[in-house]
Amino acid sequence: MNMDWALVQSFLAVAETGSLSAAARLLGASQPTLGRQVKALEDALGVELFHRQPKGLILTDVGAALMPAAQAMRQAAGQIALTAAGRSEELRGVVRLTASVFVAHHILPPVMAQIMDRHPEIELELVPSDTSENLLFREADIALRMYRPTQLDVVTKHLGDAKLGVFAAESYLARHPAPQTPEDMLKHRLIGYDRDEDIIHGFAQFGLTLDKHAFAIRCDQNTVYWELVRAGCGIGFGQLRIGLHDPAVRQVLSEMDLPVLPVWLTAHESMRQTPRIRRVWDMLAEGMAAHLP
Amino acid sequence: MNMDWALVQSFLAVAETGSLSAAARLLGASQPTLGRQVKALEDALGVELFHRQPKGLILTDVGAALMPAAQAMRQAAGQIALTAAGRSEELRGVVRLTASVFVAHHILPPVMAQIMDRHPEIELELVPSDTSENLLFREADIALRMYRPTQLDVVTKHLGDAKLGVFAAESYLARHPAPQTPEDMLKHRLIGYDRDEDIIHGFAQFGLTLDKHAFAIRCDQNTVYWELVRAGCGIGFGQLRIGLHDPAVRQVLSEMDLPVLPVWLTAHESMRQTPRIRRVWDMLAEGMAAHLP
DNA sequence: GCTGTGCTATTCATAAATGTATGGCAAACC
DNA sequence: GGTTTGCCATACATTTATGAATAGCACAGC
Repeated sequence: MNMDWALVQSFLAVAETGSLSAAARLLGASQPTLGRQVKALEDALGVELFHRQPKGLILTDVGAALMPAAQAMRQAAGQIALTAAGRSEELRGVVRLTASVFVAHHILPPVMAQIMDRHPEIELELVPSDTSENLLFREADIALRMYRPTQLDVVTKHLGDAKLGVFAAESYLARHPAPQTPEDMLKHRLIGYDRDEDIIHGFAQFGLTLDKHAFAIRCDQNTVYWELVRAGCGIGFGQLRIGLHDPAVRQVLSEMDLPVLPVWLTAHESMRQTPRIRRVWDMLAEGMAAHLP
Repeated sequence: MNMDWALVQSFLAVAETGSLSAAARLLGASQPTLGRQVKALEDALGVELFHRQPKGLILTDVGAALMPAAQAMRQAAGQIALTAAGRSEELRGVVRLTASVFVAHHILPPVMAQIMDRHPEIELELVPSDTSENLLFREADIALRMYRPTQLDVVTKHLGDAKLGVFAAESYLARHPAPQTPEDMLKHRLIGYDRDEDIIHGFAQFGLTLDKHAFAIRCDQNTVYWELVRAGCGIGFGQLRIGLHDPAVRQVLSEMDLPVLPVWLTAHESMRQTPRIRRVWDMLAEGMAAHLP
């Protein structure tokens, strides 16, 4: 009884996405192929795994009962990939790096260029993402994050803390006198976050209570948030280093004591000693040092 | 990173058999295919999994490091097959039965015929084997054994005990007076086992000490053992019911109190409620009842 | 030493798997 | 109601994987 394990891989993708088309996109195959593979597995096992509907496929009870074992196979497959990659002695190969969209946009490109210049044999993949990537499945090899990592089985390095600052565009300040105290800010158009409450908590530390409606404009996506500041929508917060290097904005309330953002590097422990990962890790640490005071 | 899981299946077969040819036979594929699949996995992972030699393939350190995870995948795949099969409502399908070579030869054929007559939609596979088959990987669905099962996660049924008897061929007894006491046997040609010590232990219970050199001829394979008895090589032991129905032999020392062989049916608990397994199980119990007093 | 056996590696023909294109259905949107 | 979008199912052409055959090597047995 030698069921083809690759069919389980397809089954799992369809079960989790709920459609042949989405699973095909995920696996880099085509929709008819996924349909055929699922059917082949159903034939091999002699059971119906999905109810087929116009909007996709729904797991049957039997299909659902197979999920834990299918997920266990994926876990083990991930372990194989990780173990092999961790034992590779080659400098040549892919390194996949994840960081927030903001960091990937504003900070990493020159660091990437440095790595590429020095190591053309390393293929870099940069994954801007504001959600965590799972290092076990090699969704990323190295994560650069502004919070302390929580995933198990990882090695971490605290690179330092990024300072924040209050900024407004020169175009905005040409029409509004710069605020001189934290309270002054309340008379200005504030740029804030929608669901994220970090700024609200920051004001609370200065004895100022406000809710998100105090913000004249709100955006949780950090790169767009910074463009709103640069465009003169109002007063906003950003990384000190970036703001000081941006000719479109000026820091205000520079003596205001703001929280800092910790900067951490993370890699799966199996991978940490892989030569190319180690090289990229070291150069990231070096490149970020220039960015952190 | 979507490594093809089927390649791991091939890797595992090659690692455990030590050769492409043997793995190909095991998986029902061809040797060049296995060679290519192993190479494809090596290319995908970027590591060398085997040292290739004229006599086969030897795992590298990296290859060996992947074994636990590969075995975990097989365990999970087995669970999938088992869970699906256990949920199948079809009476139609394969049922795989294992029993010792002796039982498969002398006892089961008429029972098989009965099952086939009554259930032509069930495909029977009979696996004569003196070693245990693993029910988890569906090497067998039902085991009929003359010892109490030890595998976990199985359901068992004790069908009864098979009595033993002492027998000699009519052709042998035509030339040698039948023994009247257990001690008389020592003056006869005894047919015994080579490595198996059951008969030696049986004699010890009658206060008679002997070793395997007391046997004029020794054979551990039970069907051949019985043919030696039938051919007149000497005095031997066998199942009472079979001996009494065999015109070529006669029971001697019928009042001798011999051990019995317990007869057990075993199936994996996941499979036990599958309709066709349940049917075959019931008919086996019924068919064996006619054989056990 | 020769033959037979068992192994891996390679080539070529064949079979199987896959992708592209299309049709039909259902739901959402204008 | 008509159009668009997204889905699965199917047919046909293309690509990929596989098996049969062969060569070369190492080892064991006669």
